[in-house]
Amino acid sequence: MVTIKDIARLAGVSPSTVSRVVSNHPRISEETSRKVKRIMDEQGYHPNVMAKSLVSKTTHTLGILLPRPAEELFRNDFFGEVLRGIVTQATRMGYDLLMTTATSEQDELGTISRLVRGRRVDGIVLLSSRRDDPLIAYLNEEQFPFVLIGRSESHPDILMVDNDNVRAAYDAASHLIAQGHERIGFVSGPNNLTLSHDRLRGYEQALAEASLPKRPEWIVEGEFLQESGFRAMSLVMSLPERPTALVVIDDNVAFGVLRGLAELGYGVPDDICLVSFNNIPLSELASPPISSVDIGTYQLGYSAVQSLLHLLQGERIHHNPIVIPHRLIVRESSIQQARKRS
Amino acid sequence: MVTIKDIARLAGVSPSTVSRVVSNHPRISEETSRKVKRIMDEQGYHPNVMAKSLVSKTTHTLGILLPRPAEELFRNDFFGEVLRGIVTQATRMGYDLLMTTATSEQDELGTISRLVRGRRVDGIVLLSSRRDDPLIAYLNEEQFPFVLIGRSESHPDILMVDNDNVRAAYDAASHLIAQGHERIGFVSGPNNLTLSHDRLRGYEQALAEASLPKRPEWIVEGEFLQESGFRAMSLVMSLPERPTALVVIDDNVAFGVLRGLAELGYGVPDDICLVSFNNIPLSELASPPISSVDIGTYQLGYSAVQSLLHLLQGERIHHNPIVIPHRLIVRESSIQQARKRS
DNA sequence: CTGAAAGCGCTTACAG
DNA sequence: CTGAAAGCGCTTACAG
Repeated sequence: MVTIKDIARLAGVSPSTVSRVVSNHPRISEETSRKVKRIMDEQGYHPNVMAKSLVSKTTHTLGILLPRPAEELFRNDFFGEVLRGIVTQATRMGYDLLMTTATSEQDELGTISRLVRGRRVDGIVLLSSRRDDPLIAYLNEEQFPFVLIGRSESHPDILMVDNDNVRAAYDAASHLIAQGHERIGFVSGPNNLTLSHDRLRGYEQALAEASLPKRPEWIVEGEFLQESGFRAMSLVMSLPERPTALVVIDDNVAFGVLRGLAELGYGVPDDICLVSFNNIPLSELASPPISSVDIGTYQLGYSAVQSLLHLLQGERIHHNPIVIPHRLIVRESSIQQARKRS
Repeated sequence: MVTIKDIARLAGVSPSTVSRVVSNHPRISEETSRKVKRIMDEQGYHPNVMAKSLVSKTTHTLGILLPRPAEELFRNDFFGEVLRGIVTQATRMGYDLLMTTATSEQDELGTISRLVRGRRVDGIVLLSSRRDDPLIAYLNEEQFPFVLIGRSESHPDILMVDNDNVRAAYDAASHLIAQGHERIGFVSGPNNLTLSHDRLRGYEQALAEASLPKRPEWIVEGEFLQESGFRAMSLVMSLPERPTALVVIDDNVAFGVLRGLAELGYGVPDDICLVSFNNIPLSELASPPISSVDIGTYQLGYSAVQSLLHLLQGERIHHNPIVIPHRLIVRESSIQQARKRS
């Protein structure tokens, strides 16, 4: 391993000078700089990142805690896409990404505090928020820089990047109402997620505004899994009075809903319409193609890193939360007139 | 930030002793150990990871290079699942994961060498292999510990975890042959991937063994995208002589194939049968459900980390490559007798 | 513009 | 069983 001392010796200068060349210090002569750089190239010198971190107290690394599959939060398509946004922007800004996961819920705090107290990372990206999330409380108390992709009710002052999920669900429900539906159900996600709550609220607002009945039995809580959507249908469709349209929390769940309805002999959109969220590529390929709210998943990740880096660089944060725009993509699943028999 | 010196002072011992307590050195008295540990707890002491790395020359971190979306290698479902396997096993063994991505192909070597020369990581997991992959050549030459999820033809001695893709494709094609098909096509992935080649070879072997014609125009190269499958169909199905069955390289591509066939007015499995790879959850929910070869994606990631850690710990590697078993899951898409009209 | 020195927080022979 | 000392590879006031 070639170190700064080797280069110094070979170049006939001091280690300090080599260090200054590496960091483009202004008060270094053209000539010295060129010579040192040539020798670094020849020797294949790369600065030791650990040593640099130790003295600079900065790692140029962001931490990310993987949601645990046990929690069923693992929405593959969402996750892959948001991660792509995160990694892309981090890399572009010269940051690496350190990924860990907790083996259990009790372990989560320990895992994150290893990153924080061990000074492994400069900042942390949190991927989702439960209501009263202990991780948020911890990071906030430690005053450790972090950004939440999502929204925290208990800590409104932390850095957040989120959709306007209330409005997004309001838009989804309103679209169904505009189609003439009066009995609209909601297939939700885990009840302890802020996301589920916000979308439920938007759904309820739209119903209230249109003076439509809100029926508790039409609201089913589940997980971000196809099975959840599937099971929800056997519940909802066995009711004496059934909804004619559904707002579904996630495209994957919507696939399960679709299959559940098919098995029960209901057609979409003929018998029942639906709108879901995320607009994953496959939603366009489902039969029928699913109307879905595009939430700008990649943007969520990208912007989260962007604002976290602003925070780290001590820049003023102008907008908080940062709201990533959503857009309802209407497809066949929610348009009864436009139906095609297959 | 509380350091080892603070603890030493508070406990009335030397920093060396504290260090030994932290690392469970055997020759430390019960009593001293207890006292030091109590004070560490009180003070909330966490060892500085960077400092430890600097002297131990080990990071307890594995590196992973994200495939670039530009290369269209980004098979979301595969990627999420393999990553889950990687992170789970790494975490279980006390390792973190450092993730970077290259912004361009030229940049890849630079990105990986930053990890290697900068001593950021102890080992590297490579996620896919192109034929004559320059990253493999580089890591091999540097003698840096790494594992490839996939197979390298040019470097047969490196550590590899892979499916027997030749056999997997052979099984897929044989299944179709057993159903009585004689005209079988192959919708492949990017031609520069070893994966595509291996599966093509298996497909060809099965045809040859059954003395079936191999028609070049029935073999379409594409990407791991739905669009690829979609476009492949307009090509293949416009031929004067069309295949009656298809082996498709990836479930996502198969979704595109399915849509392409539907738009052209062909039914699956009535007019054309298909089998694909990966067995992602949605393949079961497609209409019709898609027969797919389960390649044990999670296992691939999990085993890759496991053997990389063995390598790092200097253990003898017994089997190389490690072969993760595959299994063909037969569903409606490849069984004409069992068809259901929808 | 450049160098000598101290120090980042830890580990580990060496000596006792 | 424990401590003093040297050192991991780098940075950065301080002095010139």
